[in-house]
Amino acid sequence: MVRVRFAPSPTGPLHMGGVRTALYNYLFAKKNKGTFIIRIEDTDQNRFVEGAQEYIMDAMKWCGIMPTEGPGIGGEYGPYIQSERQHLYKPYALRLIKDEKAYYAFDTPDELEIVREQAKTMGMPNWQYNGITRTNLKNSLTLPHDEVEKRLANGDAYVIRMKMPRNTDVRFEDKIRGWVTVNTNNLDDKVLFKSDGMPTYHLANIVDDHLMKITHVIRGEEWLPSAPLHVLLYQAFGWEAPEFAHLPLLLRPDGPGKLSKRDGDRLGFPVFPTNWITAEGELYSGYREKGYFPEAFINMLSLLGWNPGTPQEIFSLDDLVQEFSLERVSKSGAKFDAEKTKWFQAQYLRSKSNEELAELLSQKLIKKYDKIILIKVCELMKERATFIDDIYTEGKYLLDKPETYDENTVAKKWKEDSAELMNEWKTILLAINEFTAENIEIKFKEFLTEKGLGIGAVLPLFRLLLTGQGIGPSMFEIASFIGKEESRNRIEEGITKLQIKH
RNA sequence: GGCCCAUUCGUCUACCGGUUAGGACAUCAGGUUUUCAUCCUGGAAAUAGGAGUUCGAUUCUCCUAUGGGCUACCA
Repeated sequence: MVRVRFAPSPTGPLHMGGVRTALYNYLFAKKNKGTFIIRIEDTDQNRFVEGAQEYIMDAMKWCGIMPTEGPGIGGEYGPYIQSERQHLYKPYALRLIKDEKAYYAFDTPDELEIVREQAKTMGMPNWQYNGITRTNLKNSLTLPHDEVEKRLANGDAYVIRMKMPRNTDVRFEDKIRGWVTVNTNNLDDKVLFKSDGMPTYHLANIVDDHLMKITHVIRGEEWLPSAPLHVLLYQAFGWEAPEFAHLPLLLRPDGPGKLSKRDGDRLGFPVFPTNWITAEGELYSGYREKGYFPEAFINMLSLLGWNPGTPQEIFSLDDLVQEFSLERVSKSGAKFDAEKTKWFQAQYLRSKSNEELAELLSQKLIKKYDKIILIKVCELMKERATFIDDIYTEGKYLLDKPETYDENTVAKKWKEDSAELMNEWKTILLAINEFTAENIEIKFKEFLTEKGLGIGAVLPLFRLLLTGQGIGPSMFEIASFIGKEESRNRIEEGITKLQIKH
């Protein structure tokens, strides 16, 4: 039975890299008929951000990748928030001490800072608390037994550190990267239990993954360096380790480095699934609010680091569940491409029915329009739109008469005799009984022949009067859609306004 | 600096020893369109460098370079 977890810490909003990690966990779970769990890793009380947890849940809900176990959802292995499980970690740390796999350390952060500084001035930039240096520091391995007891009884501050074995190769097989080997001489005596009574990520993570019967750990590559420590911890507890899969990172589209929360608005695209407003009132924009469909966002994200091995690019969430496999996740980091995201969005917009789009458009408009009208507007505009908003902003003349007339088109097309020409056309237009696009087109062509004029000399004028624009969908469709009366009004009003300008 | 991971068109990627190195986005050209968008056709565009292994390397190994991650009582 596959059980995977997404384990964010509530230190802020979840950015797209995190969403992708959640997505891959979700896909892997569903693909294998397993369970997808969310666990909140809030062991760092200093970095807790109000509202972050709610944001994470809300964002996942929007993306359609909700877990089936987690805070507020339920499940047999709760609680799913680490701060609510606080009491259960210490016994495990103590057990490690008893088995001589860990020890008490009494050095204060300030003392260690001094040691680090000294090491640095001596040309060692990378001082570690490890098998060698620990012999000169204050811990239960160096201090006399009774002093350790005294300090503990005294309530002195202490941490519990991993007693990293010397010169041992730790090997594990990553599902994505293959075998990874690290020698323990490069690893330090990581703190497992902090002086504030909280476990560190490493301890809490291993204990919870074990207790929650996690079978596969799918997480970002930034965890790869600490995976050997985790493997060692499983060994120390005598537990079977889960499978590991370390996902490639999402990189900045421009320069070097991994995607960070400030990149988005600086480069003109969101890095967050939904809007996030900081306590200071600063806004980080999200895909949802920018008008992206969650399907488009998820589709784009799914292909950033994974591919199906076929040319198919459009995937529903269900398709992804069918096709997904960790074996096809790539090893190298992916630069995110905002243009392609827009392309996905446009594809999904077009794939929706006019009725569906009209409903969405209707929700966005303050002024209410008849649904039948909005459906037609969507039909005329959706091929040229990327977002729902575009349908309105680029086609609002379909709903209301133009307020202004495009300067360029006026300058280029509106001539001395244009008013007269359009008046003649108006007379013909108003004489049409059945005001269909086909009939208007027939009459228009006849008019051109009669006047001996090309289509390019006349139709732009007609478009200008009816829409105020120089570009847009079929003029005959537009005229038919707004109707004879409205066409008459717009032509008359337009001529008046443009003549004044001229 | 140390450790780990990675490296195919501008970007995302396919290829799991033998291909004219394929696709998508973007880009350019042509066609369609009153126009713009869509759509159609076509073009340009890549195996980081060097050694090996092999009859044969994009593919396997090593070195170098580059990029990235980690290096906290943060996750």
